[in-house]
Amino acid sequence: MRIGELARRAGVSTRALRYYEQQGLITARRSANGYREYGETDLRLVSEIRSLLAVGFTLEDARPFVACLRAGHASGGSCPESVAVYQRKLAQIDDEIRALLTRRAEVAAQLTTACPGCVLRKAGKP
Amino acid sequence: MRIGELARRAGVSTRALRYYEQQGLITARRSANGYREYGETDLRLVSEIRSLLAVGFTLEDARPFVACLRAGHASGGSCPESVAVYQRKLAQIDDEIRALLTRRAEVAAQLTTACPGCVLRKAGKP
DNA sequence: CTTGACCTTGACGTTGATGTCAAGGTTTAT
DNA sequence: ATAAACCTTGACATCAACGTCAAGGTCAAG
Repeated sequence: MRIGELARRAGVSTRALRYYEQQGLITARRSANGYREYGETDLRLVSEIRSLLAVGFTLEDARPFVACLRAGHASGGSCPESVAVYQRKLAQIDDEIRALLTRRAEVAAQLTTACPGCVLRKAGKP
Repeated sequence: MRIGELARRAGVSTRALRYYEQQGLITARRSANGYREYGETDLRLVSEIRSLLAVGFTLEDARPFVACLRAGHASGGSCPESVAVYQRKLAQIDDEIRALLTRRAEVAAQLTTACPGCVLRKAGKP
């Protein structure tokens, strides 16, 4: 399939696909006329990339997952490098959550000072 | 005082001060030689900006706070527009926290699938 | 008079993942 | 033969808050 079809099937833009290729995440055979040719495997690679991006991973983070898939594994996350990225990402998310909770408390405190009774309910506590 | 002294006292770069001016957040009188001249009030404005930036506000968010201070109020947060920004920011932080918690769960679930027993403790639960 | 510490404006670089044009080649259908 | 719908590479634009030069003016001390 050519780039337009892959883009439609994967739900991404052709621009994004060329960018992924430029970043070395995917590759493409070329037809005689220079058009990129993709297979079903590429669709899985792109899908993996998109689902990782969707949960806050960067393209750099996605690299080991793609490599893992290309190495023949059924899941992109079943290689040691991918697991390491998972754990690094979890730690990072936890850091961000902590930072946000701290910031929320600070902002709420300032708001309380400026306008007692203005603060709403706390996140995650309905 | 000139820009260098204000920068030192406020703990910011001169570049930042010029940027704030360019964005219309602060203004400066000019000496005969063209140098910017600041007063103590400006120090308070910049301090307000910095403390807001420190908790995740944008310069755009800081605008009503600065206006509030310039209007003569003791606190930048004691004007209705500032309170509105506070509340908008709190809601936004809550959204981000919720999004992060969701993402954390998703990532943890995927990691569990790929590597049972690899997931560490949950954020905020020691 | 010259060094050095100030100050000025202007403009490009940073970061990530694309969007959007530009300017053109290819293929299919009419 | 020509429009329509593909494809190509290249390169600039976006968002925020500055960092970092560049090229030069100002001013006090030695």
